[in-house]
Amino acid sequence: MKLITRDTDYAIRALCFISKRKHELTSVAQLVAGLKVPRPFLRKILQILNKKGILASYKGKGGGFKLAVPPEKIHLLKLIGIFQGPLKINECLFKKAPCPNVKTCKLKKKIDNIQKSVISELKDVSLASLLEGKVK
Amino acid sequence: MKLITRDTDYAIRALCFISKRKHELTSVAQLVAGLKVPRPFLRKILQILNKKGILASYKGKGGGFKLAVPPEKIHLLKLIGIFQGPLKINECLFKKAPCPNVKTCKLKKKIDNIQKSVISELKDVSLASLLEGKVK
DNA sequence: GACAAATGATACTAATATGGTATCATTAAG
DNA sequence: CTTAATGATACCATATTAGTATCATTTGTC
Repeated sequence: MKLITRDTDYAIRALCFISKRKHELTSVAQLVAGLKVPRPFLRKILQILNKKGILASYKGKGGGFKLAVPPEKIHLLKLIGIFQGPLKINECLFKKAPCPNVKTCKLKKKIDNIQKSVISELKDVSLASLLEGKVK
Repeated sequence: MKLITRDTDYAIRALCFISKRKHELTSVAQLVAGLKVPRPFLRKILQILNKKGILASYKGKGGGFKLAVPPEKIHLLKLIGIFQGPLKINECLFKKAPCPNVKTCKLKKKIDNIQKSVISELKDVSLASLLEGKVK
């Protein structure tokens, strides 16, 4: 089970890298050199982040990317949502109760609880907190 | 993200069904009729549960399955382990830190925390608790 | 013993998700 | 006008998940 897929992971790394360069533009070439991530895949990811308003892009010679919003406002949960869809732990498996005689499916309830606790743990993880080490 | 895959789900349902019939044998035909799950897939799942010592099987005419251990001793975490491998939430994505200058990867630490809390929530979910509704 | 009804074993196939490539278009600096 | 950058998009490869098919073995019943 993957809480975070590779594209989300690469996105996080790229954003960290870009963030550390502050308001300087960062090109794909620089990211590839720094992160050792496949270039075309990374390009796709950056384009998505751009479309979603997390990165701002500048075309043409000397172009590149920079953060479109401050790192405090970039939340992990949001990134997961972008690349993996909204975090759901029970992918529609339990439309019907596992044990037909139990009116409300106990298992679904349990899994919903788990999902809530996962989300609450993730909720306050921002790019800034990852960079500054503010993780309990 | 799926915390529970379909085979685990079917296994849970089948075990509930079998458990409710106490010490009577339950055949695949009865399970298929009761659960509306694809028969060959279910057979495969039952055979695995048998090999893992959770079900006892009886071949030949009039044969079928019954629990090999009491429902209190069948834990969800075990079933997940059987069908999906040991529960891991961060599939080796973070061998290297996402942000090279942070010595110990903060994100990995966070995800490890989440994994611990998921496991602790799952730890006390047994087949018996699902049947009896003992879920907080 | 023959037959029927059950599981055991195992190989195969289909569908989906994930991870990644390739290519051409567009933009802008020099 | 050339070059270096991103934008858009279609495609491909691999792994995982879900499910099927087939034959072998066991056992109760006539």
